[in-house]
Amino acid sequence: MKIKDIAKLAGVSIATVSRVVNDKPGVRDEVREKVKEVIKEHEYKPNLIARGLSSKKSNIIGLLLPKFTAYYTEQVDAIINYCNQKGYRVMITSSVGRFEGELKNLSMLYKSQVEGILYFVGKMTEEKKENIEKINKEIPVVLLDQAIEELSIPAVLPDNYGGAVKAMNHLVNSGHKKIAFIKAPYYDLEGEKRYRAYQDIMRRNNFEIKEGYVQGSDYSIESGYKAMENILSKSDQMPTAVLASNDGTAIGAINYLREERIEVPEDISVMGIDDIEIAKHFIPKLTTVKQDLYYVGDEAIKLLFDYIDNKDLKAKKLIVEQELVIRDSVRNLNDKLQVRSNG
Amino acid sequence: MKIKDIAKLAGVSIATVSRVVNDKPGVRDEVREKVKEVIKEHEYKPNLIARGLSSKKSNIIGLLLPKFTAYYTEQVDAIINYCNQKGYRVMITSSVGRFEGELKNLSMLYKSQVEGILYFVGKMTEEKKENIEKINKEIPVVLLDQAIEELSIPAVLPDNYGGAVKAMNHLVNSGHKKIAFIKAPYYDLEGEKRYRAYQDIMRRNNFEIKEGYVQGSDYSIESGYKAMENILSKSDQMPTAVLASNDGTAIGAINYLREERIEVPEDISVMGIDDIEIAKHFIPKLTTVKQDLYYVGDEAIKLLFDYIDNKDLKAKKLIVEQELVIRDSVRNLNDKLQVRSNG
DNA sequence: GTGAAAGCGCTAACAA
DNA sequence: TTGTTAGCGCTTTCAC
Repeated sequence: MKIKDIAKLAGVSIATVSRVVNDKPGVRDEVREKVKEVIKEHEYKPNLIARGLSSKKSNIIGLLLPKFTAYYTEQVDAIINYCNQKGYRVMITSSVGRFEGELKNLSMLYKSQVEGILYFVGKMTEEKKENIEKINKEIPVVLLDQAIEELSIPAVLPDNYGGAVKAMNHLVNSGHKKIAFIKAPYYDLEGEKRYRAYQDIMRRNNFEIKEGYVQGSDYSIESGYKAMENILSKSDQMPTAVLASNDGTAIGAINYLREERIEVPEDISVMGIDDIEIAKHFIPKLTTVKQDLYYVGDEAIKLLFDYIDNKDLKAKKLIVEQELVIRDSVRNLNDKLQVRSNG
Repeated sequence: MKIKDIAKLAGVSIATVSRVVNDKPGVRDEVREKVKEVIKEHEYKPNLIARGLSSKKSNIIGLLLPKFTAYYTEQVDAIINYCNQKGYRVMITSSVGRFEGELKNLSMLYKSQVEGILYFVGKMTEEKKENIEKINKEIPVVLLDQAIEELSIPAVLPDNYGGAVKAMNHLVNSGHKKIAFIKAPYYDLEGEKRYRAYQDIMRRNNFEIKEGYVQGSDYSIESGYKAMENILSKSDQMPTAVLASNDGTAIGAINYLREERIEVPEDISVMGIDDIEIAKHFIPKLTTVKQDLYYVGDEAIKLLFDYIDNKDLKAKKLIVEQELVIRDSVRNLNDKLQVRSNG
């Protein structure tokens, strides 16, 4: 069934059918009803490819992921929901972490005539920056995960610096002075912000960052385990608390401590960042800082549509606040002091 | 830049450019090189929408999800990787669990001229069956999560019956007789298979399914917690082991036991199904049965392409085996007996 | 209010 | 080996 068939069956021209299908004015109610009837009876469904070619509007949004992992589900969910509801379709690509793959996928989206691209940056490189700048001249792009400071490209990302500050302050307020830190991978610019927050709060409180207190990770649970091992083996003084760059490494750290019969939070407090689903079910329940990833995705897609509708819009960088979630993995050292003086 | 421009610049016809772009024969090497040069210089990228309309081949695969959750990441990852590598694009939709949403998305994929649909069924209903049968007459469909027994539609799904049998046998071999079960939601036909496996193995061993031993869940961690509470409160005799329908409810059950100061696996053994990422990092490390979800996704997309290439193919239902993963959450009661008799 | 007709950018059959 | 041309199924002027 194509528009021509419907036109013939309804005894009108294809232009009229098109008007009815697209709810456009200029058709007598009587005729409109008749056409609708025929459409319904024959279950006519317009060919969106033809429509796209003719109208020069694809109604498709492109999604570029570095690698498809659980971390993206909420954001992607938000994006798909919003688009589907708006009558837009979403084309999704993932690059398995390879730069050439990413280039190819970007090109694929371009050739698909997507109206806008949501770009989950992952690891930022100079080459990537250039590509993003270039594609943004043709198609509106909104960045996620990482922004490009020097470029005027819209982005929405969590307030990683602010979140880490909140985490650190919670630790400090709980009486911790010897605080270790599990770092994000070097290429994660946003992870660097968390590290800066750690350094800033330590410095501001005149707490010493002792040798061995800062250990790297790749965000995996395993690397958190390893980092905790390093913190303990390479530090002269055992920390009373450790802030991990994400919940996964926090869980890894707790696992290591448990194996070493070091109790959390009695002996060492551990704090994560993200508030992934398991955080509130882990034992001990993980104190962390929450990123509302669904909200991030939602804001990103809205921003993209703003940008599509109004290309001259000044590029906006949206920072989404993080929220402290206090649970059981951080000990309040102040209480302990009180208990002692009372007991 | 469109094909016409390239043709003009290269001094050839658009047909020749098309041949070069599509790597088709019938062009002199010399001319081919010349055209390629011009294409490269001007970064010509063919409009895939136009190509789709003209060739009546969209090169798009549609993905239909009931709701986008972490459970799907590995399968979706496999699908996207395979498609992207094959030069296919994937259009993804999610229905937020609403039936009307699903219908709308199905229609959207149809209108988008996708060449095939990967359908994650989720909750199966009679209405849905009809829709699937109908769309399958127009576009090749491969089902995931659930198959339709009476219909000849290809599907790939994990061997949930066999997996649960493996789990039960492990429990039985470990000396457990009083085994409780946390059920899947009623509408999950695959979950019912796990339940049947539980019943069959209990019966085969002449173990009694005591009152209160079977409790429902909705697969969430919280519902596993609640189910465990019910098992303990509603059973006359405490079980020595419980098999949960997925790892999430197993974790919920363990959390409840922990709060009640019942040790796992010393007092009660808990076993999950799925082997989600956290399973091996949870404390105790979860004994479970592994579903290789990446493999499932990969097989599904391959099957879909087979089906697209050869529509008369007899619909194949592919059952993917599950594998026992023994870790720390199940106690071997036989060992205990030995210790006792020896001690 | 309605229809005829020109394209959208490509592919593919056919002719040369 | 190459070019001409007729569509693909729609939207969108522009007449009427």
